[in-house]
Amino acid sequence: MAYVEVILPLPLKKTFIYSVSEELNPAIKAGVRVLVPFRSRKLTGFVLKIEKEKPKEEFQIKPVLQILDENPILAPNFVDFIFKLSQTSLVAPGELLKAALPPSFWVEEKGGYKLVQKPKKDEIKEKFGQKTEAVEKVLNLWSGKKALSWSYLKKKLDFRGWPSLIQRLEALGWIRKETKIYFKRKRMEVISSAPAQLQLTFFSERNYQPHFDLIEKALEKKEFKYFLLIGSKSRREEFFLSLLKKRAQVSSKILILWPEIASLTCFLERLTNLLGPKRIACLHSDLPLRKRESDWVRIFQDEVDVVVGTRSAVFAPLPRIDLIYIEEEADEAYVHPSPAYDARLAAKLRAQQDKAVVLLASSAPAVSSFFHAKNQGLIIDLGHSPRKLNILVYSGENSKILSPELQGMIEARFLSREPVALLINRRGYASILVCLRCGQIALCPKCRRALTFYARKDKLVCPQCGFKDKRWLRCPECQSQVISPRGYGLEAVEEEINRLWPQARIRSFEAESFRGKKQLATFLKEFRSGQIDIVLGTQFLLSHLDWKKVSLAAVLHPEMMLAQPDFRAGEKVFSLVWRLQEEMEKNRQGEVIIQTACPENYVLQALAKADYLELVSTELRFRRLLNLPPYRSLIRIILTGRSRRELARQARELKKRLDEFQEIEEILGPVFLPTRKGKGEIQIWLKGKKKEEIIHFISLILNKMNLSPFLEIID
DNA sequence: ATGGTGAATCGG
DNA sequence: CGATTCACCATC
Repeated sequence: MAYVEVILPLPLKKTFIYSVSEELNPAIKAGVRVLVPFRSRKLTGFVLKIEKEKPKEEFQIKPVLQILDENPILAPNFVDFIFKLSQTSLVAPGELLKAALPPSFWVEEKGGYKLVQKPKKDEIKEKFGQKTEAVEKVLNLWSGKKALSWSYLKKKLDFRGWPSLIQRLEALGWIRKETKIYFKRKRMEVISSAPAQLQLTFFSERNYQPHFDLIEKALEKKEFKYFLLIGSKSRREEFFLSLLKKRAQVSSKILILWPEIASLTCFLERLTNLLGPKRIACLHSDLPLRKRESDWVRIFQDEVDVVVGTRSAVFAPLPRIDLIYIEEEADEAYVHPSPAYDARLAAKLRAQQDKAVVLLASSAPAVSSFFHAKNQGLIIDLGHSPRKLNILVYSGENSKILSPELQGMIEARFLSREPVALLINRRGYASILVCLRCGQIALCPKCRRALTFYARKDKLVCPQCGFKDKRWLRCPECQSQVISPRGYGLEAVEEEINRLWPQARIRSFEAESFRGKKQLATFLKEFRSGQIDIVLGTQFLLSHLDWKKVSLAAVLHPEMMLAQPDFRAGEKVFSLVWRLQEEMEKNRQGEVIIQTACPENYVLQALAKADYLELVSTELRFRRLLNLPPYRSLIRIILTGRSRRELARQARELKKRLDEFQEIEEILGPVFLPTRKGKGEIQIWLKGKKKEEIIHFISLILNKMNLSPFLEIID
């Protein structure tokens, strides 16, 4: 008898041992999927190891029910990677594995019963006699064609001996047990290959050779190394595509991560034009399941050299990796919330294991990335910085949002039918509703944050927890009816523009206002064909709008973003405006304006001078003074649970234990977090130099305390 | 995760 | 006082 160690898609650190029957024995291999009994369920697991000996520990060993793959689906180095990542992210390996593979790979046997044919009353009477009524009632549970699960039946049929009744009904052939069909590896779908365009007409004469040499040297040496690639989006793309073309000739295995799907699709198009579709695969969650599966299989079977995808593509089953490219490395979209892993850290880990080269690419990299790369001499600068921009100083006289100058500029564009875009990073109508008599502010009862007023929905919404309330008609405190909105948002700008230019065709644009992709596509089409004069939006606009058409882009009061309690607010605003400038450069007449009340702010100053290095040096000075990243690592721990009381107890206990570790320099919290739905969340921040050691220590404590919180690492 | 277990809490 | 809810625990 053989035994196998199996990993299951559960939030457990443990693996499980199953026995393999003589019959299945010849087909068992490490890395194949197996169907195993687990308590009352059946789960898909992966075979990690095959053991000849029966384990010494005393527990009942159940048999593998079925082997789902002929050949391994996981390579040993991939499994290593998953376990390493589990160690650094404190997410159970099974959960990571679950996130790593197409969902259809994980099929649980769901015991569902379908009604084959509803028997006539006489038939029932014939078999069941006086029990006819009761049996009929049971059969009536099947109203449609849907299968009813075992647990559903259990809930509904709360009388003794119901399982035997079900069995009898099944034996009579009136109902039938139907289980899901497991995914079987299909042969790859044939992709119609368009002729590859090999000319790169857009390539400039710029000499990138020294940079290529640097990267290629590392590639040839087969050593882990990372570079920070700084340059405008178009230069980076030009650079990377020509690097790709060189590497394609030697079949380098390349993984490309992109922050979001919209721009990924554009890039993929150009990539396909360059290399042809045959050796390229794409992985992201918006793809149809079939495509996801087939591309996964193509990658696994080594039919592909280049994989492009969003954050979850770090799990692409490439047999080996030579180069990983991470586009716009500072983008927050690389953080996967649940399971909580950071695709950038994961990519570095994977690269370390495969001795691959990582290219972190960005227009304006995160300050920490710059710092680390600079210290190690790993910066590749493609040169170029945007044109300078204009800063309009305005602090909102006459309660008008747009300054007279900006109004004039918009007016001029409007008259000549040139589109204008306005960016404002605050949604709703007003950020505060205040009673002018007693000064009372509408606050969220749960998290005590000021409620945002949405005029269109006529509602107050908490920006933090999503709490909704009716708008105030009277002040709840003094009954006054003089209630005034303060701090404008997108809706208020829209209103003002409507008032100023009633005939203008205006569209307002925030991530949540586009439910489906269709609406967004229609909007973009309208915009492209010149049917829109003024676009308003949050930063969501940046990666979606066709900026070539825009003749004036104004960022309204970025100090609102800078005031946010996030030490990275500065670099985020900088990167947003910087990238906007880059986009706008495609249009020679394009102009970028910042309207602000704080022109002296260091971020806006750096932008005014078009000086990224100035931003970095100022920011680094602040970080140094406050001991923030990159000088220290921050670790955020979030505990969740139902009872706040219990949570608080755990958090205090956790803090006490963390206090004992010297490497942890500071502990902030615990504090309760406002949450969307009733569940409590509590947060603790840690600060320290030695990230790895601290995480290791945390994991030991968490094991002891039997907790598995979310972990976020910022460095 | 999830379902079973025994303690803790609820209502007439 | 039984019924119901809930933390706790193991899962091979």
